[in-house]
Amino acid sequence: MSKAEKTRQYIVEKTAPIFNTKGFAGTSLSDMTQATGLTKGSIYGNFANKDEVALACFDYNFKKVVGIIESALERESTYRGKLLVYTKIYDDFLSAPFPTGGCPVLNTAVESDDTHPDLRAKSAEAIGNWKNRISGILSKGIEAGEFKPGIDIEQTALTLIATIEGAIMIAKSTGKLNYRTAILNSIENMINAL
Amino acid sequence: MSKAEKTRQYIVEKTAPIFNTKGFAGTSLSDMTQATGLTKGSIYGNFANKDEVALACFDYNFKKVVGIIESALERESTYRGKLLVYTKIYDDFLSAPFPTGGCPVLNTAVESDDTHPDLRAKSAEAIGNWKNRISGILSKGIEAGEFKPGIDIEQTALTLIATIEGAIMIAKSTGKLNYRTAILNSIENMINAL
DNA sequence: TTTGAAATATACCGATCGGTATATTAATAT
DNA sequence: ATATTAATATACCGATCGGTATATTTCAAA
Repeated sequence: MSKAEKTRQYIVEKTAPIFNTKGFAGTSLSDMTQATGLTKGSIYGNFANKDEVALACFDYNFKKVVGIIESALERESTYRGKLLVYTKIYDDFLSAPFPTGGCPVLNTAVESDDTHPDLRAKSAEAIGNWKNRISGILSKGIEAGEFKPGIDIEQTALTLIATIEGAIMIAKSTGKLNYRTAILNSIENMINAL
Repeated sequence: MSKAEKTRQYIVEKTAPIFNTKGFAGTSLSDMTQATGLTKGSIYGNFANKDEVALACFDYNFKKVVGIIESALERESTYRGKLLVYTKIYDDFLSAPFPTGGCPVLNTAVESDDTHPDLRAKSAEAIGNWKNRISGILSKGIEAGEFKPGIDIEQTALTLIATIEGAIMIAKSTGKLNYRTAILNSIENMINAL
């Protein structure tokens, strides 16, 4: 890894939490220089513009979430157990090494949908990947006889994601953790009924 | 209504769609002067600052949503029908007189949670009101014998809201309307199982 | 019709915005 | 050790930011 690559990585690590809390429009170059201790010249020697940093930061934040989920999925032997991982992880995403600012998919999707095509594409792709990951677990679970065969796989996957993200939104806005617990409890019931 | 009150109203009407699409940080004073045709002096003669306009705009946008929902609720005679109103309305919130930019609760909650306490409080209050409205329908529905008595009212209300908002987020980010339809279909199933 | 107040526009403020050309420093290969 | 290149810092750009003091216009009451 060259010096420049290290610096790129360093910039992303330091600014990713800022983009994830303040959003793209809310994050300024001076936020970035302050967080990194670098100058604008240095940052713009490694990135073309603010957009490019933000895109790299989304990848970084999303990868972090995926990493947490994947390692938890590996620990589960049953497909039902794997599905329940999602509720467990989001149930205490304060404590875990979760990206500062909450779920980057939610944050980025909501800010970018009408304003930033490149970021929107990134979040849309993330949602698609997530959906496919859950769909895979569902279809394998049906094959294995864990779930009922009549399930609409894609619909179930999308509903799980929607409810989880909605739970995060509600909990972060109201500050009521028991709201999140309640919703995640509903999701658990839904998974157990599959 | 005095001249100033009319102007206040006019400013809110013209800028509310902008705040709801670009967000608070993404909306500039020049966006506001451009949309209204008024000058900064005129706007700041009626509002103390940008924050005050944004707060008034949230109220305006939220009231718009509430108005649509309430008038649809009145048309339903059964409590189950009333619950299904929520899925119906959000199923075509493109066509309806829905606020430009999508659901203001979602947009505002996600942007403001870590950045703008006053806006966060507004969105949190809106979520609370919404939850109570659904809870009321649920408890009356139980009383009337439409729903099973064992239901966890608050949990169900919160889950409905979370899933609807998640559906909007997913649909707006991916651009796939069938995703929204699929999720709303799940919600309908959930309501019909109550 | 005149007058005072209310509402709006003009013209400006310092600060910060995102971005860049150029100078300087640090690392690398010879 | 030196030359070359890569990486970072300095100093600056015009534009726009949110905001305001003051002038002008519009309105309503006498």
